[in-house]
Amino acid sequence: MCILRKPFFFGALFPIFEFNRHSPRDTNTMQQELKENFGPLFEKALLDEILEVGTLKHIPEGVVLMDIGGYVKAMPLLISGAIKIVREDEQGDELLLYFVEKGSTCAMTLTCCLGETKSEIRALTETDTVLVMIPIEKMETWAAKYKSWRKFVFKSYHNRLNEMLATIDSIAFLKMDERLLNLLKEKARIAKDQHIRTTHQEIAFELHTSRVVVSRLLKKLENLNELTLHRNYILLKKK
Amino acid sequence: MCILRKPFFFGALFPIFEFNRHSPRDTNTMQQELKENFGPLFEKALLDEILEVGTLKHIPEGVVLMDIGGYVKAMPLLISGAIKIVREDEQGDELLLYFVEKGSTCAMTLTCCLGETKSEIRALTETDTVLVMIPIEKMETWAAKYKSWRKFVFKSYHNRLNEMLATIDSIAFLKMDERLLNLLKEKARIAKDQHIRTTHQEIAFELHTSRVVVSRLLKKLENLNELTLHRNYILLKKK
DNA sequence: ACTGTTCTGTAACCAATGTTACTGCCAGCT
DNA sequence: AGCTGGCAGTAACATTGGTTACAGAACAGT
Repeated sequence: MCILRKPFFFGALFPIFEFNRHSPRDTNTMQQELKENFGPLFEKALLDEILEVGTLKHIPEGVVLMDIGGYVKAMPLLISGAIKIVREDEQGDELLLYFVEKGSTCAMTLTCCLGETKSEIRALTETDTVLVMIPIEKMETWAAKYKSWRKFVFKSYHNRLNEMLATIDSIAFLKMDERLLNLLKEKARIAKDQHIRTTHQEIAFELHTSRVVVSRLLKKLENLNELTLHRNYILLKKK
Repeated sequence: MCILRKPFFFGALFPIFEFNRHSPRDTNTMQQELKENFGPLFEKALLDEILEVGTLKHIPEGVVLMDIGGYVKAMPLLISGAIKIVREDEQGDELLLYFVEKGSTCAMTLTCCLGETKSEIRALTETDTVLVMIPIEKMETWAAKYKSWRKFVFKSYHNRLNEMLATIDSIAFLKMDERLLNLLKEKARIAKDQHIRTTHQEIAFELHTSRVVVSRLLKKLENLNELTLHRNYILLKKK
């Protein structure tokens, strides 16, 4: 597969891993957002600490937050939007692993934080995203100090493992047309929009197949009245 | 696929999840084994606690320790042997996920312990196995109390995630003949024996393919001088 | 309107894998 | 020896998915 990927916006363009002092306006927003998404999960003291050390970031769609081989210096808590987690092999072949959504975090990042190991995956924003970055030193401190934090971290791992399982099920047990339809449904759900703005090539990368195959199967799904095809977007029918 | 699996020995036959008081002989053995395998990892106080509440179990090959839909009441620490972790879909189609080896534990069990959720996978002994069972209540207690325990648990999750990644890589990026050869090498390594005692059907289940395909590819590998085929076992050549 | 680019549709073909069916072989048993 | 059940080998065929090649449609910029 020698088709070149369209260029990513790399994290370097958006200094998301730097910890600048945030403005009072941001602090207020963050307080509210955090309460909404993580309030029921964390105890008051922990929320305060997060406010203390966390940095609020707004990141547009398509930005690479973490790349394969990179080291991780901060941990994201998702307020809104979604992050796409992608695996790549030596030949540059790609495969979508799963999406991380709000109220959650990336367990891969967790392990990287603890092990100080290199990332095995690429993380990039699927939609516009708001998140709070936490310096990784806090990971272990909070794990000792707060039961709710431990619960959260364990739960994140649990979710990630389950999503990996779902991915394996999908690759191992489903045919390409089923995988394709599932992906489209997932994308529509995440973006809260039945119009899926993407190209066939883009989908082919995510499913690790070829553009021709995707076009072929999409046409079949259109004939089965599951969707309608357009240039640069697909309209998924509600069922 | 309507071929019936050969019957498993179910856990019920071996009451591994019950905590009977162990004999002094077992306690001594356990002390030694634990020190050898987990000594460098855990602090003294934790090792003592493990000795206090853990139960040593010897389990023969082919026993189901945990099945899909079952609840988990104890957590295993592997002293020797190997556990095979298997996924199954609604149609009863199987797929080998990975092996758990000594000095390790099953992260799936971990999540089940914490979440009190049902198991999503089946765990069964690949070889004769010795392990120490820990009541799950200790999980959270120790996570708060011992840094080394937290490290161990996080590391287990990390390993499991990486093994799931490796599995995904294998299914997504490799062809069946490569997957087959990798599986055989893995089996030889785990059993420390180049003689792999299994049937083609058994392998077919693990790779989620058909017996005919396995036979075909094994024949190809034999012609490529990677192995020799025999009834009920395969001799893998050292390379 | 003209041009180059990107995206999509489609045909023809190929390779890998899955399926069905049948055969012979080996081991254990009587 | 003869029978039986499980295992392995193989042919023939079907299906799925991957590859190559090409054409037309949509779009952006000039």
